[in-house]
Amino acid sequence: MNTPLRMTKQRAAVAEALDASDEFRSAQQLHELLRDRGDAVGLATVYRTLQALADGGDVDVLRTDDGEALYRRCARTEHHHHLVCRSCGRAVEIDGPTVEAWAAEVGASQGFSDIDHTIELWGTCADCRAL
Amino acid sequence: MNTPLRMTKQRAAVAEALDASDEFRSAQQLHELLRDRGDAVGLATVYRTLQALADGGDVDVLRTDDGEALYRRCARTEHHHHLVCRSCGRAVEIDGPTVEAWAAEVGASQGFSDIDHTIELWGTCADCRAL
DNA sequence: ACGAGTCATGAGAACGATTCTCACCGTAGT
DNA sequence: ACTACGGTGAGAATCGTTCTCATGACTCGT
Repeated sequence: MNTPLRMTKQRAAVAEALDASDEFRSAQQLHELLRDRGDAVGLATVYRTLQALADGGDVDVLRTDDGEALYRRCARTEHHHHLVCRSCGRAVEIDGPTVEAWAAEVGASQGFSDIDHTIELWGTCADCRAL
Repeated sequence: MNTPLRMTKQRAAVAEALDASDEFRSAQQLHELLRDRGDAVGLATVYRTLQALADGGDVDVLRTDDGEALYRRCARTEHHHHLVCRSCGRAVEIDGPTVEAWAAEVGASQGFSDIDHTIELWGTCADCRAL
């Protein structure tokens, strides 16, 4: 009985917009996208919904170099990383068992606990390179 | 003959404050630190200096989960990663040849170019755990 | 040492992303 | 339907960071 979480038109719209794209999108992009599409949703609501989804582990969040948050609904809910296109946001889900082990090991060997890691790969996808 | 870059009192103070700590610090923290220490430096100057140092590869920059930028002068200038304490900012420099290779390989295999990676480990250091 | 031209500084305004406030609306359960 | 309570949106408020611009500090040629 944590947070009830009602299903509203707005939340559905945000979730749908998220599902519709394979790319990482910022809250503002999603907001515009919804507005253009006709399903206007308040910016604050977009943020709230994204935060709720992120807290529930239903969307993945990452930050660009300049600190903006990007969201994406991923196929798998298990832990994984991404290879993201710097220009279009397209992402490929990746997992690196080796890396996971390495991270945990390094952390422990330095006396740190509650080890967590941030591993994202950035690049330019084939389509964007063609431009 | 790129940017002249004059050595001023302020820039020296920022560099010194940076050298004085082994931990990752935010621009605001450094600004306060300098103020308390008596070497008052404008916040804008702190930001400008940090940016210049970062551009020159003289300091490492990373972002917290909430998007704030943290700076640290590292012992080595070659590419490396960090194991950072979530609560005090203390950092241990790390390199993972395996990981580097893995990242490049994965990127290429997906048809992405100009691959770059973000790999940081977060944890709680022994001292902070004791609190 | 003098002056001109240039880069640096700092206070405060401006910004962009995100969060908060609060009065009003919609959903879910009975 | 009725009610109780979460949800919503417009706009204000925050926060980190960058920009503006008038003033100050270097440097170099003379």
